[in-house]
Amino acid sequence: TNKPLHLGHLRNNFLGDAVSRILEASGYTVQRVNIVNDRGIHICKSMIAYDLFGQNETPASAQIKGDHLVGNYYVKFDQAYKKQIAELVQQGMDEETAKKEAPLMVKAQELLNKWEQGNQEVIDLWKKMNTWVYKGFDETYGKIGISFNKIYYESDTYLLGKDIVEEGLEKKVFFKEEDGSVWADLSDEGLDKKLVLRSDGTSVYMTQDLGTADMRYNDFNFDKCVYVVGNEQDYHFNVLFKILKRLNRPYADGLYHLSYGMVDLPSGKMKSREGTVVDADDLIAEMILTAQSQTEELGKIEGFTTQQASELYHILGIGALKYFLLKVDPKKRMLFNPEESVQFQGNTAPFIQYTHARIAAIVRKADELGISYQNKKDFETVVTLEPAEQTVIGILSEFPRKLAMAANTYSPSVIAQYVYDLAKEYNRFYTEVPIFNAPDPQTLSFRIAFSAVVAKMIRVNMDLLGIQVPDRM
RNA sequence: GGUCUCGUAGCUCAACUGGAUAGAGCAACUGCCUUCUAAGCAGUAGGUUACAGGUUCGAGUCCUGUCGGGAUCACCA
Repeated sequence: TNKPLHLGHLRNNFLGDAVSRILEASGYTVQRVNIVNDRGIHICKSMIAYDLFGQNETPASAQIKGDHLVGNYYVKFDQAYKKQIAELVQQGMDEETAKKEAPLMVKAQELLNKWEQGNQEVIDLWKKMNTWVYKGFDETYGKIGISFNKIYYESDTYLLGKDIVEEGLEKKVFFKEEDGSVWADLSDEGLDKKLVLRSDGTSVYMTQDLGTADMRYNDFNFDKCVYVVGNEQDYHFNVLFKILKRLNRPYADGLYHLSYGMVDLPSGKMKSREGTVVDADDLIAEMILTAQSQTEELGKIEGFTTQQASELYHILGIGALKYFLLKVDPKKRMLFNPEESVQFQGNTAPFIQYTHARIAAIVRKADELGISYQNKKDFETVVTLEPAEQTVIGILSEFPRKLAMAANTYSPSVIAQYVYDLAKEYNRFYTEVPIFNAPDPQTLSFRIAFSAVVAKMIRVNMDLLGIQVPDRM
C-alpha cells in the first residue's frame, strides 16, 4: 500500500497478533504472515505526484516518515486529479468520461503499463518509494511490537493463479464466456457468478488469492489458515473458500476468515481520501503522551530513571490502545471517540496493569521481610477463605475453559474480558482483606502466595493479548 | 432491489453459545487515603434487550415479519 497505517490497520494487526498468541498457548505452531499490496494504480498515483511536485524530496530531507511522505503525494495526486475533472466537466464533458480521460489518470495508467513491462526508470522510482514506505511501516510495527515470520509482496504474487484457472476449466469448476473471460458459477449455493480471469487473460483479485492459497499451503503445509481481513470482504472469502473446496484442495476445510468489523468515528466511517482517518503514528504518540501526563500528575515515578519512565509510558500507552481495540468482539464494528476512548480508568489496560503492579509491590515487600510463601507447606493448614478470595479462586479456575473458548472462536475479547474480571475481583480482595496484618503467619503466607498467583495469571493473560505489565507504576 | 450483518442503560461494551433477579466501565451523585500503590474500593440512580408475532418448561440469544444502521453485489484490490 502507499498510505500510512491507520486505526483500522491497528485493529487488524492487534487481532492477528493476539489470535496467534492464543493459538500458540493452545498448542498450535503459528506462522504469522503478512501480505503487502505494493503494486497497482494507487501506487502509480503517488509516483506521478512525486514526479510532478517532488523535487527529489526524501524522508530524510523532509524530516518525515517514509510512509507519510508517500501518502502525502497520494493526496496531492487526488487533489490535482479532482481539479482536472472539474475543469473537464466545466468544458462540457460528463463526469464519468472526465474521470477516465483526465490527463493525470491517463498518465497513471501509462505508468502502470510501463511498470508491468518492466521499464527500468519506472521500476527504480517504484523501488525507491516502496523502500521508504516499508521503512516507515517497520518503525510503526516496531513500536507496537508486531512482527511476522514471512512477508509476501503482491508484486511477486500478482501473476499467480492462472494455472489454477486452467485447472478449474478442466475440472468444470469454471466456465469460459465467449469473450474469453472465465467465471465461477456458484448460483446453486445462493451466490452469484464470479469473475476469475479477465477477457484479456489478465488476473483479478480472485485469481491472485487462489494462487496465494496454494502457495501458502506449499510453504507451510498448514492445518488451519486464518485470514484476518475486514468484514467488507466477507463475500470475497466466502466465494474463495467455496471455489477451493470445489477444486478439492486438501486444505480447504482448514481455511477461516476472521472477519472483523470496521472502526468508526463519531463522524462516521473512516475514509482515507477525505482525510477522516485516525493516523496510527499520531494515535500511538498521543497515547504515550497521555500515559506520561497521567503518571506525572499522580506522582508515581519516584526513583525511576528517565529510561525507566519512558519505558513505562510506552507500556501503558500501547497497552491502553491494544486493550481498547481487543476487548470488543472482533466481529462487531466499534466506535472510536478520540475525546472519550483514551482512558486509563475502568475497563482498560492500565487498570489491569495497575493491579499487577500493586501485587508486585506486595511480593517485593514479602521478599524483603523474608516471608516464606513459595511452598504449599507454608500455608497448607489454612482452610478458611474470605468471600473475596473464594470468588477470585473461582475465576482462576475458569482460565482453561476461557482460553479454549478464545481459541475456538478466534476471539481475544474473551481473554480481555476475563483478565479484567480477575483484576476487578482481586482489587476487592485487596481493599477488604489485610495481607501483612493477617491474623497468623500461615494466613499471611497464603495471601501472599494467592496474590502472586493472581499476578502471574494477569501477566499470562495480558501476554496473550500482546500487552506488557509493569512491576511498578 | 438481492445477499450478509448489526440494533442491550445517556455513551462505549458484556452476558460462558437456550437457563434463575440482563452485568461492567464512562458520564452524574454519595462515601472511603495516619494501615500493603485511591490509575483503587463501596454505594445511589439509570433497562418493556428497536418493534410485532411465533417455537420452547424457559428467549437478549432460535424462526417469521416490520422499522432503522452498516457492508457487499466491479473485467478495483
